[in-house]
Amino acid sequence: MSFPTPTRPVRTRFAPSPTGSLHIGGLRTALFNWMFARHYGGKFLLRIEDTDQTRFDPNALQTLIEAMRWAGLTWDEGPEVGGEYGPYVQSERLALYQEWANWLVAQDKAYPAYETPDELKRMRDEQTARKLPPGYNRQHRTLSAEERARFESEGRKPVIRLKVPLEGKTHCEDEVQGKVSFDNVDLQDTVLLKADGFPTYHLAHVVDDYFMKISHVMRAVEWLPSLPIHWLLWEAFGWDKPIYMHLPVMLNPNGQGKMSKRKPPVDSKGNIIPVMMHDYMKNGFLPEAVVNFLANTGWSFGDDIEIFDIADAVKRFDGSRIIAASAAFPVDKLHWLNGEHVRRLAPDDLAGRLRAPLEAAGLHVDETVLRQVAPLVQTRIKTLNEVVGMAGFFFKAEFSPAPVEAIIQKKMDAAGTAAALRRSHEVLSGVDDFTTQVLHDAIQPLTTELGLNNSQLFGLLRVAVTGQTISTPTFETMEVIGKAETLQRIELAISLLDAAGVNG
RNA sequence: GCUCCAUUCGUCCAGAGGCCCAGGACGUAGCCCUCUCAAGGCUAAGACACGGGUUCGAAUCCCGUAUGGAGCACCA
Repeated sequence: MSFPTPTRPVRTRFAPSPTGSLHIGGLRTALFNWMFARHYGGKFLLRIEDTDQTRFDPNALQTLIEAMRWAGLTWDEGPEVGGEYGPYVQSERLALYQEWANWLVAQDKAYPAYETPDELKRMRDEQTARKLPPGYNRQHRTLSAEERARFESEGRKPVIRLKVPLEGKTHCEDEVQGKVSFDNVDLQDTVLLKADGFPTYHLAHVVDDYFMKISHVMRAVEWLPSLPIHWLLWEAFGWDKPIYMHLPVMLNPNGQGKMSKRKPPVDSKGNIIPVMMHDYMKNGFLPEAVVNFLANTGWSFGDDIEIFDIADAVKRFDGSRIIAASAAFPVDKLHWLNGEHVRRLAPDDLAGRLRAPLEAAGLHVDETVLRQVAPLVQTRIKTLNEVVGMAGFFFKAEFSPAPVEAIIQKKMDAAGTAAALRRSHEVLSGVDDFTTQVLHDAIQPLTTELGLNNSQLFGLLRVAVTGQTISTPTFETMEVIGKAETLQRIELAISLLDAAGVNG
């Protein structure tokens, strides 16, 4: 399916409401808009939809900006960067919405309604009790001038509602979903301007998209049911519509319901899957992996290629091949992709990214050691944070030995293990060039002498030296920690084994 | 309940009437490699929801059914 070539300058926007950190689904919406604008050499804007005073969160904007920047989604117009169509925060544009709401009333396309929220709730309760579809009964649509005056004199503040046609159909176009039609009878006289003078989303986004010259609106499919209202609004204003593209939702990994932070999804092992971007950021995911992953659900790169650079994706992201069906969140693939991107990093780059999780775990990170360790963990971690468990011991101020049972390998006992460590100690003491290959060649011959296999000998040395049963490779590790420390740890292990032998 | 949308392996994606007894990836299983854990290599199991059309021919077009999802606020 080919996508219609844009006939005007491409301008897309991401328009979140600042109510907390960014939802991962929100980032996907932002990413699609961003890629689309970049593909066509257009502009990508960030607009803040803060028209709900009851949900105001002063920190949310900063949090949101952090997540966007982390993911590399730079905007050409919006908060902190400005632009010629600002302000880009809706609460700073109230006069505009009021002006156009009043214009609609003057044109008889909208009308004031004076019910209180309580009255409306009662109306709905009654309707549901009588098994009728809930909705506004339009009783103020035809108010006379004196009825209005009476309500006003009671001190009631009206909302402004759209005057939806009572019959006929509204046919809408969507570049992802195709043609969608709605019977006007099923539509509501939706509120455009609230009693507090703030616009609802419906009014605000149409006005803003018009004045900000938005060419393509990509948003979550949650909005599809209100598309006819928006369509009618554009027509009431007599403005040219942008092209709408409704993106599928990301469902829980089990496919049941959309991802929500209030009901956190769990993976097959019962672990909670984060929904908010800040959790991904602090859990050791790479931005390039997250962005790759997000571009890969709801859209695909093509040519059976799954691992790609976002710049290459931009070249292909022309608006076609966006999936219309909602999809379960493929978490396992995210982990795999993160591992793939970790492996693609230059070792020093990886080292730099490993510092934060290590320090967050309370470790003191030496730069030289870090650079030596990075290549050793590169194929062994999927998320950055896993470095702590795998190689945290390199940075511990004090060595904590493993329990003796862990040092003793399969089919061995304490005495035999201690003997093997003594011989190894002897041999290692004579090695001056403490490097991986030399160490390996010095120790390897001991297997025949001691009647052990590589797994047993190298294994007991590993546990003695690292204090862990799962670790970076034995000889590489010895090289990094150095001769003195290696010998000292072996001595410690021997004494622990001896003590255990005496007591046991 | 009503409205709208969707429906290819467990999951994410290929597939725009013959190239498909359906391809890739994740995951799963087995083997190889191997000092642990990984990584890597090889192999395997695994899907066109169902029923009607249209057509010489349908995963692909149309209509129903079923299932899933989204929405039905002075929230976005």
